[in-house]
Order: sequence, then C-alpha cells, then structure tokens
Amino acid sequence: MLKQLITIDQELFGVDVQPVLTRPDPRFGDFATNVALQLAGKLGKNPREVAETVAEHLRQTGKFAEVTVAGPGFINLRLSDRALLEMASTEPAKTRAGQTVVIETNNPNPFKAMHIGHAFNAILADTIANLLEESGAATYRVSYHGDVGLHVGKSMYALLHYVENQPERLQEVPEAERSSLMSRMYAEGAKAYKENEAAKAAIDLLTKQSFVRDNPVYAAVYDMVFDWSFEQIAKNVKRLGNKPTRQRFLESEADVRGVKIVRDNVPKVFQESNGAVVFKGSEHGSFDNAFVTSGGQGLYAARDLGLMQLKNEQYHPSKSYIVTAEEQRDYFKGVIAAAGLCFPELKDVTVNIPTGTVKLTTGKMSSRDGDVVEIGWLFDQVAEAIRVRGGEVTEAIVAGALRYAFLKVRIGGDVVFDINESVSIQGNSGPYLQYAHARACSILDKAKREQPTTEERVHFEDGERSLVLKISECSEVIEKATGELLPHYVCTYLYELAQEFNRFYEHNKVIGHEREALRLQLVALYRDTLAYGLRLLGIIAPEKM
RNA sequence: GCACCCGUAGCUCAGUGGAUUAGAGUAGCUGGCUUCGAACCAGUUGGUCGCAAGUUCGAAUCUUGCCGGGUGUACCA
Repeated sequence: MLKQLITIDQELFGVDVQPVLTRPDPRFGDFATNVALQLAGKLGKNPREVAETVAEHLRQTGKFAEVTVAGPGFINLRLSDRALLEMASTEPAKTRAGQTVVIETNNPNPFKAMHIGHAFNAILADTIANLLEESGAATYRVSYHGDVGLHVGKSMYALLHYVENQPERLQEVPEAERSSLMSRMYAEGAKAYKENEAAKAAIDLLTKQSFVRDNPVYAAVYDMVFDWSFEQIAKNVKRLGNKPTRQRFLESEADVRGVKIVRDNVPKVFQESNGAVVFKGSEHGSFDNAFVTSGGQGLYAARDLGLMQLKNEQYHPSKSYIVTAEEQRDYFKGVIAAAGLCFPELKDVTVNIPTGTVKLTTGKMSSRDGDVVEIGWLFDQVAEAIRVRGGEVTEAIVAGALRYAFLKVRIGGDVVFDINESVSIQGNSGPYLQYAHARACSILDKAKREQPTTEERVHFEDGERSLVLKISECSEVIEKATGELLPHYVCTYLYELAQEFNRFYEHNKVIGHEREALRLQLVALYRDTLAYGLRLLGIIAPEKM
C-alpha cells in the first residue's frame, strides 16, 4: 500500500518524499497519509489540491472502498471489508531472518537477594528477546553475573563471621530463609566496610580471595552461597515467565582476558595514570574510567571488554544487547567506545538499553543498605490482591500481573512503584487481558463447531468492523515495538484490542445469532491475536480463570 | 560545576510534528448480571501538557532559555 503511494507521488510530481501511513481516528478511515502536505511544501502548491490529485489516482487503483481528502490535506483510506479481514489474518513478516543477536536476559549478582530492579530488567530483556526471536533473528539469551569483586568480599566478611569457621552451619539454613540471609550478610559487610577501618582492610583481602578461593573455609562458604544464589535466581526468573538462558557468563571468566585486552591496547586506547590503566571516556560522551587498578586487578569495565570478546567468539552476533539500570548509561558509553577502538569489527555491535530506576513510593530502594524489596514478597502481594478480589490464585495470573505491570510503561523513564497499587489486577493489567482471552475461549468452546468457512462476500456491521480493524493493526505494532526495542507498544495495543473485544462482547450476541458463523470466526481471530501478543510478552493466556 | 534522563488529570502512565473536543487506568460519583464468564461494560467529575520565547500552514511533540526532580562524574558493580 505504501509502495503504491510512493509510486504515484513520483509519477505525478517527480518528487521523493517519505509518505507515512498512520492509523487515524476510525471515523476518518482505516489509514491516513500526510503525503499531500509534505508534497505541497516541496512544490509550493496548495496542499488540498495536491491531495485531491493523489486521491483521484488512488481511487483509480480500485483497491480502496473509500478515499477522501480532509482537513488541511490528509488523505483518508478505507479498505473493503474483505481486504480488511485478509489483512487482519496476515502474520507479521520475519524481517530479521538471518541475523544473530545476543541479549543478557538476567544478571543479578550472586551473594545478594534478587530484588524488584532485577526482576524489572529481566522481564524487559526477556520480552525484547521474544520480539527479536519472533522477527526471525537467531536469538541467544545469556546471563552475566559478578562472582568476584568487592561486593563478594563484603558478603564473605559477614558470612565468615556468621559461620564461625564452621561452613557446615550454612546447611542448616532452610531454603526459604536463604535470600534474606544473603541480603542481611551483604548489608552487614557493606556497613562494616564504610564504618570500620579494620573491617575495610579485611574485606579488601577477602575481595582478592574471591578471585583465587584457595582457603578451604572460604571456598566452602563461597561455593555454598554461590549455589544458593543461582538456585534462587533460576527459581525467580522462571516464575516471572522468562525463557531459560542458553549460557551463563561469570565475571571471573571474563577477567583475565579483559585485563589482557586492556594491556594490549596501551597506549593506543588506554593510558597509565597513577599506576592504574584508564580510558578517557570523557572524549566519548562518557567519563574517564579505570579499567585496571593500580594493584593490577581487573575492574568491571575490563571484564565487560572480556565479555564482549567472549560473546563475539561464541556467537558472532550482529547485535548484542545489555539491559541495565540507567545509572550505567554513561559507563556503558565509555566501555562500548573503548571496545570499538580495541576491536573495530565490534563497533556498533553492543547496545546498552538503560531502563530507568525502580523506585518505591515509600522511599528509595537501596541494595547497598539492604533496603530492598525481594521478589518473593512481591509475588505474595499480587496473590493476596487476587484472593481479596475473590479469584483463584494461580501462578499464571500472578506472573501475568507482575510482568504486565513492568512491561506496560515505556522503557527509559523511572518507574515509581507503589507497593499498594502498582500491580493491579483490573483495568489496564495482565489479568484483564487474560480474562479477555478466557472469555473468548469460553464462547468458542460453547459453540462447539469448527471454524466456519469464509463466505465469498464479507460485510461487517459496525461492532464487528471495529474489532477486525483493531486486529489488523497487530503486525505493524509488533514490528514497531521490535524496531524500537519498546515492548510497551505491544501492551498498549493488546489492551486496546481486549477493550474492543469486551465492547463487542457486551453489545453483540455471538451464539444463536443469525451472524453466528462470521462472528465466531472473528472471535477465533481475536483469541489467536491476543494469545499471540501475550506469548510475546511472556504472559500465559489461560483458557479458564 | 559539567554531562545525560525526566516533568501530561489527585495518583500511575500512554501520546513525541498533524485533525472542531490531549487519551487510558486508578481514585470519586451514577447506571447495568433470569440473557455467550460482571476480573466486564456504559456514563460522569477531573488537565493554561513545568514556565517563557522561537521555528512551522499546524507544537504536549522540534529549538533556545529558565524553574523543578533524578542519575552519573576513574581504581564499586
């Protein structure tokens, strides 16, 4: 349709423009274009006259039921009912076939409990992965975790005090209490590091230990809590509806090669400064940052370089996505710039997607002070809300509510999380969509008949047409969401779709009506579209609830 | 200080160059279940789109300057 417009414009006026097809208010048409306004500007002609000329040519193609000119020079197009139904039944194109992408879909650090912020990023990343995968790209979900470094030193400091030289004590800790114990231990270590010089010195040593782990007690405690961490992460991530990752990367694996990359690129990319090796990120929209300490130890940034090399060797991705909190925005600008200088072939491969901070209305959430909202608590809150509402609590609905609450807002801004209201189960929420799906299933189940065959002549009544028009938007919405890496477009669309259906349902009888065959076909099409969209969001579409 | 992000209804957010009336949810008020599932639908109250200039046929949307909030600013991750 777009191609036709371009051709007509070029034939008529010999001018190159970028016509845009939009979805206007349905009373104007199915589609609208502003070409005439763009053309008029370039040609110095009256926009309405240009619009009339273009409209006349579009009418002559015979592909539209209605072509009108409105306002300052918009051209509104209406498809025939038959063409609209065909469009609504068309699946999105695999526009990224042949491409390979790698994306980190969860990276909570071990030795800490997973909190809301981790869940937020994990859900966003996994959903972006779904979109990329659906568009045909070979998509590899990976994870990356900080198993070495200062935060480990802090946790180990408190943990070693806790076990008092008897690592087997940890075996007595019940599974349900492990997360909060890890949070507590980390908070204790962090506090000691800040307030106590002796503790700071001890923690610095314990940090170095995290790289070698040659002390038996240290190693025993480390291994035990390391395992706890990943059991907890795996459990939570699965509960949230994320797909499993293909590979887990650890900072310890990336460290040595990261440091080597840095050293190999002195002085071309990095400079020595006060004994440390730094990158002048300030020349690349970032800030000057140390990659290797004056003591020769690799830092986070060096490991990120090593990780990029590892990912490239294993997957050769055309794009590699890292979803992080916005605090790391400038940091990643620097690391990515440095990577581009060290490996020209990796320039523009790695993309950081900063997500904004999850904040609580009750105040700041700080992992450092141990003031975090753990995920288990969040699951319980949602379950309670459903119970209060009188519904049956299922994992699918709890996860759907949580996931949707995080996905429906545009990526980038801060997310203010009201612990009492944010995870809603009515209105624009996951359960609303799930309910709208279950309803459609129920109708189709009751009808007990196979899909009716399409009649030769299709003519919709108003309510039917609105529903089909909305269904027909699906492909373009998903392509837009994938192109811009913004899953919330899908949420907004599915919500509008479900609303349209609920209206239809309210006002139009399906079973027993003389138009039953056609309406059942529409309900089935709607049900499939909604289920498809929910699947991309990682939300289960239940047949009953 | 400098850089980046944000500011839309009481609250949480869509809309980021286009259509006489800026949309949802939620909260408040009102109506709708003997009728395919009321976790639903319909109606109603609520906004000088932070402020001010500019660009444009047209600005919540672009530019500039202010005001307010947040984040970052090398040996943490």
